[in-house]
Amino acid sequence: MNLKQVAALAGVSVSTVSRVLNGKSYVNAETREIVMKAIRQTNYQPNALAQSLKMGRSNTICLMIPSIENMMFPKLTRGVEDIARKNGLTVFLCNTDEDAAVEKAYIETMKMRWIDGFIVCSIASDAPHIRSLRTEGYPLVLVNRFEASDIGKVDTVAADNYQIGYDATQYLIRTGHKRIAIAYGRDELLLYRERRRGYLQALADNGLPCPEAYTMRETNGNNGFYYQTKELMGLDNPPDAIFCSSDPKAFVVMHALHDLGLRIPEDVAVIGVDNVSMASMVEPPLTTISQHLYRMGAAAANSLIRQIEYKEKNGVLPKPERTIFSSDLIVRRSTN
Amino acid sequence: MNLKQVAALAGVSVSTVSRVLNGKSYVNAETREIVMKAIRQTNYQPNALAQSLKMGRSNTICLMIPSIENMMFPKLTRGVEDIARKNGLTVFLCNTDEDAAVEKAYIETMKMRWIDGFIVCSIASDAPHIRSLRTEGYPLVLVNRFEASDIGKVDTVAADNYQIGYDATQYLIRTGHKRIAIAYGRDELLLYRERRRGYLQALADNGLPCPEAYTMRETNGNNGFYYQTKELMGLDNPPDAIFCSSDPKAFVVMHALHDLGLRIPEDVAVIGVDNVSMASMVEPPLTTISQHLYRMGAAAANSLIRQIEYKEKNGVLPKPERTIFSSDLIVRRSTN
DNA sequence: ATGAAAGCGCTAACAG
DNA sequence: CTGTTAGCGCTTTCAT
Repeated sequence: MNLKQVAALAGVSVSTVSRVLNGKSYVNAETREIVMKAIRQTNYQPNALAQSLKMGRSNTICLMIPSIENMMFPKLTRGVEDIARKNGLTVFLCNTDEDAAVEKAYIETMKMRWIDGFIVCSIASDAPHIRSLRTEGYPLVLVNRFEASDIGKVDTVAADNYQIGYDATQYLIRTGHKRIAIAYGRDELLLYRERRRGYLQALADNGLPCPEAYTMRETNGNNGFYYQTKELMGLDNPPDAIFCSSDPKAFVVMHALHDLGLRIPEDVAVIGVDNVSMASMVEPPLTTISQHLYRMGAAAANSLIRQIEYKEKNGVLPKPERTIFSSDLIVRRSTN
Repeated sequence: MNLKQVAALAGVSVSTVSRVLNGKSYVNAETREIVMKAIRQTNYQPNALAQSLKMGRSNTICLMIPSIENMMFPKLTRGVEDIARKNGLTVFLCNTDEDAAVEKAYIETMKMRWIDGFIVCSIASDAPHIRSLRTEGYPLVLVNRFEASDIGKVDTVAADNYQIGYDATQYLIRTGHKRIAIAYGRDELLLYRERRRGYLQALADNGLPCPEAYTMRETNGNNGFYYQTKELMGLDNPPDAIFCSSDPKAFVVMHALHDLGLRIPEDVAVIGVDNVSMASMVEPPLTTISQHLYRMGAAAANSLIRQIEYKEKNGVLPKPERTIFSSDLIVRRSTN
């Protein structure tokens, strides 16, 4: 069913049907009625592809993430999608496993589809193909994963990661801990470097030591922390608390602690970051610094939509916007 | 950059460029070289929208699920997407919250985009708008959530849910349990009814009782099981094992058990279904019957692609195919 | 082997 | 207020 057929049925021209459809122009009330009836009768639905081809806008956006299996992303994805849907946009989900080749291939595919914009969580430490998107004129929002140098050049959405690290550590200190270790995420991600910087600063502000052995570094994904935790606790002077730079890391650390027969929080307290849904379900429930993942996704989508609309109106991208979310301490039983 | 410009640069017609691009037709080797050079020079990328409009095929598929936040779906989604990508398809992610209005709206949007096919996990107990998709000519695969009456009428992919319930219960019985309760999922989903049927049959086969009070029914999502578990364990004759019809339910049940001060598995054993990634991380690690979610997603995608290709070649959909996955018992420490 | 031209279905500028 | 028409960028007959 297409415009032409509807027009024929209504006995008018295609432009008239088009006009009543998108109501931009005045149409005689009677004609409008006739056309409406024909539309209803035929159950006509416009062809979005043809519209896009004509309008140069596809009403689709691309959400590019490492993997939806990473516990961070389902909530964020919902935030993006809900806002997108409410604004008449549909979202292509692109899992890249942080593989630059996959990212590039997806970007090409999306460009071919005249994608309206990109929301990207990529490692981004060395990703010119991502950053150049904006200079090529594509609306782009970087979420959580980007470099300091991106700020002001690209729209960004993120938590205050330094503060997160500081608050988590400060809380541990306030509750009486003095030997605080860290399960540190990958060094190439600014967000982890920032969380660690906050941790280090809190330690320094309280005159607490930070022996090198107290820093567990990510190897083999989060599972590596299982063995490192065991080593860590075998130290002569083991920590009495562990700041985990993400909840999934905390789950692995707690798992190792359990297997060592150590009690949480009596023997060692554990705090995470994110407040993923499982955080309240593990035993003991995990104290954590929440990230508002859903809201961050929604903010990213809104930021993208703002760019899309601005570009449509003015032909150029608006000045980059930076959105920072505050985080909350959620106290549960993994700390005392 | 479009065909015309490339053609102009190469000094040939658009049809020639088109021909070298999709290599269906013979082109003089020299001309081909000239054209290729022009393509490389201009960094030409075809417009997929125009192609789709012309070809009546969009190379996009729709994955419609209740919510990506449900722990079942991230893995399944990866399975779908990986296969799709390898076959040149991109996927629209549609979260519906099982809201029929949202489902319908998404379906309309997708049809307008000339979607190539749908993979759907919907409540489907009363969803004519989903089932009619196939009669309207759209390739369709139902995953895990469908009615017995769908089998043979639509492509389906699912686990052997009866067997899952039977195996889980049988394992509990074999390890010495006699009073086995069930955390039963929503009655309107065949998959849960089947798991329960397996549970009931195993009980019957072993002459074990099944008092009504041993059946916890889902209310308020999984959280309702928290309170029900507390009631359940307050019974005069409380169960010594609980079969949870999904891992997330098991997490809630274990949480309640912990809060009651009960030991797992000494006081009560717990078994789940799914083997989601968190199953091995909780304390104690959860014994469960695995579902091969990733493979199920991949199978669904393959099944859909098969339909798309068959339809392209023959103009009609192929006979529906049914894929059933077997499941494995994964023994961990929540049972003894 | 290559080019011209007819659309795929739609929007919008232009005429009337 | 309504109709005609020219594309959006591509594929594919049909000529040559």
